Amino acid sequence: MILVNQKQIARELGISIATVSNALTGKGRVSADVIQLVTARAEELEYFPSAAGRALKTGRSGILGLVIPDITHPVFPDFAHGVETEAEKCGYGILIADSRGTETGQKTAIDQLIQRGVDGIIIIPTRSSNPNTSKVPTAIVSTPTDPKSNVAANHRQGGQLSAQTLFDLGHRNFLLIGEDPMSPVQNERIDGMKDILDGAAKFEIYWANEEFPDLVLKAKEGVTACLAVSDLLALRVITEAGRLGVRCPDALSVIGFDNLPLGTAVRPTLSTIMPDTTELARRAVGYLNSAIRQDSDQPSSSVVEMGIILRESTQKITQPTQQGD
Amino acid sequence: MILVNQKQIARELGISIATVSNALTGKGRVSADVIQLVTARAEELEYFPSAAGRALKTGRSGILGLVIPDITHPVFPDFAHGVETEAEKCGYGILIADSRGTETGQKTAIDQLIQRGVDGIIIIPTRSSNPNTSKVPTAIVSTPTDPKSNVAANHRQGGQLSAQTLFDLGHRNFLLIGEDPMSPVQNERIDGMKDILDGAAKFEIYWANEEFPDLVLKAKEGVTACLAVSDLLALRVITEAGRLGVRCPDALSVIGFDNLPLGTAVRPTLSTIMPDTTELARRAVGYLNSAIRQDSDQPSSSVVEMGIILRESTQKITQPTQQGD
DNA sequence: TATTCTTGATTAATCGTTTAATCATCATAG
DNA sequence: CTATGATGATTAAACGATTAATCAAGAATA
Repeated sequence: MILVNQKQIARELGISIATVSNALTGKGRVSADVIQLVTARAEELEYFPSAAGRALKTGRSGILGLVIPDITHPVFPDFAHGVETEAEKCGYGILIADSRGTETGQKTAIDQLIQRGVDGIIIIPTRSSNPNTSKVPTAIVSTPTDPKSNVAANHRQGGQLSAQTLFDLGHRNFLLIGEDPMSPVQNERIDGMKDILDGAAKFEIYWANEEFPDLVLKAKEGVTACLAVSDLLALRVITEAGRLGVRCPDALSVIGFDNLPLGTAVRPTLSTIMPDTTELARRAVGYLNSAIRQDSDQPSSSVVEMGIILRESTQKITQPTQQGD
Repeated sequence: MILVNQKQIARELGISIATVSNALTGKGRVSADVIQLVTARAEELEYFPSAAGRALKTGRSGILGLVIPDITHPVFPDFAHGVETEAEKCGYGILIADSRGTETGQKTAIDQLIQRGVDGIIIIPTRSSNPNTSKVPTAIVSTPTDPKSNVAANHRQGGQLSAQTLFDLGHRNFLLIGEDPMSPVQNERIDGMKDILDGAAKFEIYWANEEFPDLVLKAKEGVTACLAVSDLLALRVITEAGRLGVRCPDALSVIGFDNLPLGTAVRPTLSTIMPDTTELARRAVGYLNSAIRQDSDQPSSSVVEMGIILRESTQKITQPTQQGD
C-alpha cells in the first residue's frame, strides 16, 4: 500500500519534482530524453497521479455527479450506462446519488455531490421540482415541455410514433393506457398519441392506478390496439388479455415504451418505443462539459427523437373492425 | 462560484485557520463560544470543506468504487441502491464503473477507480475472473462456492427454497429451466432445486439458450410446476404457456428469481426467490469498511440467505398428477 | 514567591501536484 | 567580445485542510 509519487520518481532520477510533473503532463520545457526517462520510470513504478493533489491544485476533480429519482426504476440503467461510457470518453468518473423521488432528498443529494467536489451535475429532476444549483454547472434531463430542461427525449413524438405505427397497420379503435395521470412524461406520451388519433380513429384513455379496463368488454366493443405508456403496463395488458381469452397479437396489438429487458422475454415479444439513450447521455454529458469549461457556444436545450422496435406484439389488423357500437 | 474556505472564515472572525479547523472538526482545544461563533459563521456562508484538501491531508477520499459486470442487468439497481444508502450511512459516496463483462474491462475499471482515489472497491466479478486488487481494500461479492468471495447470496439455498415451496404445495413433477449452463449462479440455483427433488419427485432440466421445452407436451406428461432461475425466464414460461393453452397457475405453477419489477406487472403476478439485497449491500459495505480501517476482527466470508415472495403464479396442485408416463 | 498545570489559541509543517518565476548554460548575432 | 535569445532545468509558492508542536496567560500548588 506504499504510494508512488512524483517526489519519489524525482529522487530516483536525481531531478526536480517540477521536471517530473512537466514531463508527465507535457507542459513546460523538458528535453525529449528526460521525458522518455521519466515516463519509463513512472510506468515501471506503476505511478498514478494523486487525484487529491491534482484536484486541490487545479480545482477540478474530474468527477461528474448523477442525480436520479430512483435507481430501481427500470429505465435508469440504460441511461446511467450511456452517461458512464460517455463521461469516460471525456475523462470523467460518475458519482451517483439517489434523490429517492423527494424534493428534500434531491436537495441533499446535490449538496452531497457538491461537497464531494464534483465538477458538474446531471440531474433528472423529481416530479416538477426546481433544483437549485447555482454553485456548480448543471445539466437537467427532463421533458421538452419543462422550461428548465437542457436535454430531453421527445415523449410526445414517441407517442405519435406509437399511434401512427398501429394506425398504419390498419387499427382504428384504440385503448390508451397510462399508469399515473400526474406524470408529465406519461401525459406527453398520451398527448402524442392523441395528436395522431384525434378525428382519425376511435380511442379511450384509462389510467391504470385508477381503473383498469375490462379487456373482454373492450374487445367486444371493437378495440384492436392498445397503446401503453410503458413496457410494464404493456406486459400487464398482454398477460391480462391472455388470461381472459383475448389473444395477442391476433385480437389485440400492444405496444409499450422504454425497451425494457422483459420485452424480449414475454411471448409475444413486445414492440416498444424508446429514445436513443446513448444519444441522450451524450448530449447531457456534452452540454455539461461545455458548461464546465464555460464555452461561449453553450448549446441550447436539445431534444432527442424516439425510435421504434417492432416485435411480435404489433400486427396488421385481421378483420376490419367496423362492428363496434 | 466563489469558494468559501477556512481561511476566509478565519479572516472574518479574526482568528487562526487552525482554530477554525479544530472548531469544525471537534478536535484540539477550543472554547465553547468560539466553536459557537465558527459554526454559526460557517453555516451562514454555506461553508463546505474542500474534499480535495481534506483527502490530500488525510489520505482518504470518502469514496467507494463499485464495479459491476453490466449496469443494464436488471438485478443490479436493487443492489446498487442498497450499497448507496448503506455507504451514505458510513459517510461514503459511490463511484460506479461498468466492467462490461470482460476481464480487461474489469481491470481498467478497477485501475480507473484507484486512480480516482477511492478508499475501497466493491467488486461483482465478471464470470470466474480473478480481479487483482492488491493496491486497495476490496470486497468481492460473488457466490458461496467462489473461494475469493467475501459476501454472497446463498443461491443454492434459494434453489432449495424454490423447490421445497412447490413440493409442499403438492407438486411432484417439475421442470427446471436455466438460461445459460455456464453460469455459476444459475448452476447453484439448479443444484439447490435438485437437493430437494432428487429421489422425492420427478424432474427434468432445460437450458433455454440451447432448447426450450415443449410446454404442451410436458403438461401432457404430467408436469405441474416450473422452477426458473430468473424472473425473465419465468415470464417467458408463463406467457409461452398461456399462448399454448396451458393456463397458469391452474395447470402450471411457475416461480422465478430476483424479484424484478415485472413480477407485479405480469398476470398472474409472479412468485419469486430473492436475497435481501439491503442486507447483502450492508455486509459488503461493512466488510469493506472494516478492511479499510484495518480492523483486526476482519469479518470472514459471509453468506446471505434468500427469501421468498409468494404471489399468484404458485398454487396448490389441483388434481393429483399420478397419471404421468 | 516560585513552580507546575490547564486552558485556549497560534505557528508552522505537511499531504502531492501544478505553475509562474528564476536561473544557468550555451549558441548566435551584433 | 559583449549583448541577446533560446533551451532545459530548478525554486518556490500556491491549493485547502489537518495536526503536532509551541506559546501565552491565568489557576492551582508547593
